[in-house]
Amino acid sequence: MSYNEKQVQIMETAEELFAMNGFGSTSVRQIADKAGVNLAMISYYFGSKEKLIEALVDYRMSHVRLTLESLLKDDSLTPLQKMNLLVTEYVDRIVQRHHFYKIMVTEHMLDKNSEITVKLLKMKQRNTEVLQQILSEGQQKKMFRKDVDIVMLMSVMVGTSNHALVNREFYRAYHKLEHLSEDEFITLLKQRVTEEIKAIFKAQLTYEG
Amino acid sequence: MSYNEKQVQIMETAEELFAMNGFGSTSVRQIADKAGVNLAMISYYFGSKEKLIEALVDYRMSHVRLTLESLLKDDSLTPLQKMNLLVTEYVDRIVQRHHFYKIMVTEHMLDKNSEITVKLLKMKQRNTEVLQQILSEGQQKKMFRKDVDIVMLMSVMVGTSNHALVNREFYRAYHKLEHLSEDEFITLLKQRVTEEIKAIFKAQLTYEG
DNA sequence: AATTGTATCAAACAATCGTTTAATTTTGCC
DNA sequence: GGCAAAATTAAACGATTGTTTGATACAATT
Repeated sequence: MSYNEKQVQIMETAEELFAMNGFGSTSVRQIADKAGVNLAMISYYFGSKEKLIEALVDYRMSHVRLTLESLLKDDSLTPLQKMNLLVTEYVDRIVQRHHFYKIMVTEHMLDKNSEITVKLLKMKQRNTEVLQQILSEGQQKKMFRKDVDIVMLMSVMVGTSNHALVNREFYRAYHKLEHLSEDEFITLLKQRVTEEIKAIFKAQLTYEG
Repeated sequence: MSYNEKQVQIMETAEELFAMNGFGSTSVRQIADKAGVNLAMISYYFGSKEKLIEALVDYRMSHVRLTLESLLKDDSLTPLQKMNLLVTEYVDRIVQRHHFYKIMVTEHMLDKNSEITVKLLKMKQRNTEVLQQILSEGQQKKMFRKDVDIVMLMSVMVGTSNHALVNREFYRAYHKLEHLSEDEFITLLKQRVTEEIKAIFKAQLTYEG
């Protein structure tokens, strides 16, 4: 699918509103108003509110795939370096696209069998495969342990970074970081979360205990 | 506040529906139908849909406080044992009250300044104080490191366990645990998540590297 | 038995919901 | 410039939303 300028505008406005108010509490009129388009254009382009969020998911997911695949093939990197890169990329991505990932987390929690759940599952499977491949390579080279729960490690990475981002104002207040600009603070938080997860990964993956 | 039988029934029904469909996508008629009460009873008892979810939050939070406070005063436990107990209690709680914690996670992500956000912040502050106190005790006894980011560790605990729970069906399929009953599986998952977080806490808190 | 406050109900309220219609304007093409 | 397709609009659609009303039933108190 490719989207014209107005379609993108609608999707990105919807993304912001869904993230801020929730899908069910956002009306198509709000979206139309904020996006500066006529109400009927949303049905005209997307068919329905449900189809709109599905289109948004497709739109945001389409750019993600390629980055990870190329990472795998780089022979100059050790398995641990690859893992570290993966963590950095992931944290970067959810910070940059925090509205979208908020929506994904919310939708993931609702146990209805929607189109979105299916798309999300597929993405999760792809990501797990990448991680599994790096893990296997590391184990083959005797650099990683044999008894690693890769899905649990994914929960650590995804869960920790999501929560750290949602909890950011609390973090900022606790550590008295109000003097930093929003950008400076986010950069700092991103770095600390990344380092935290890397440290956990290293401790769990390699022999050193 | 104390609630009669019918009020509790309404709140617990609402809890389930909010967790499954989201607050905005749940109508008061759905709640009334599923709870087997007349539609008007919800306004009669709670005033509004918004007040209903606030009452639910109060209802669920009122039982939580005491457990943690008594843990602090127990002198027969080392700081690390206290941390481990805290992790066990937390994971137990969110598994037992997973509907409620789903709602809390969702509400936490919406950045509107609601009553619920305020209540949540207060609970978070109490929890942080307890953790901080255990941490300080451990540092004083030279058993814990000086450079520990306690809010980050909370993000690890809260984020990881939330995500592991939401992601449980994926975990089950990946590890081929379909032969277990639901209860057996949840027990296993709970144990693994608890051990994972304990291991991370130990590695980050104590000297051993 | 009369009275009082609470509980329950079907029905109605106005507002908003997602979506469609039908008419009009704009656009791209010959 | 004429024409067909696409884009845009205001208005309306019926359904559903959260909440209120007013009547009735129940309970406890005097």
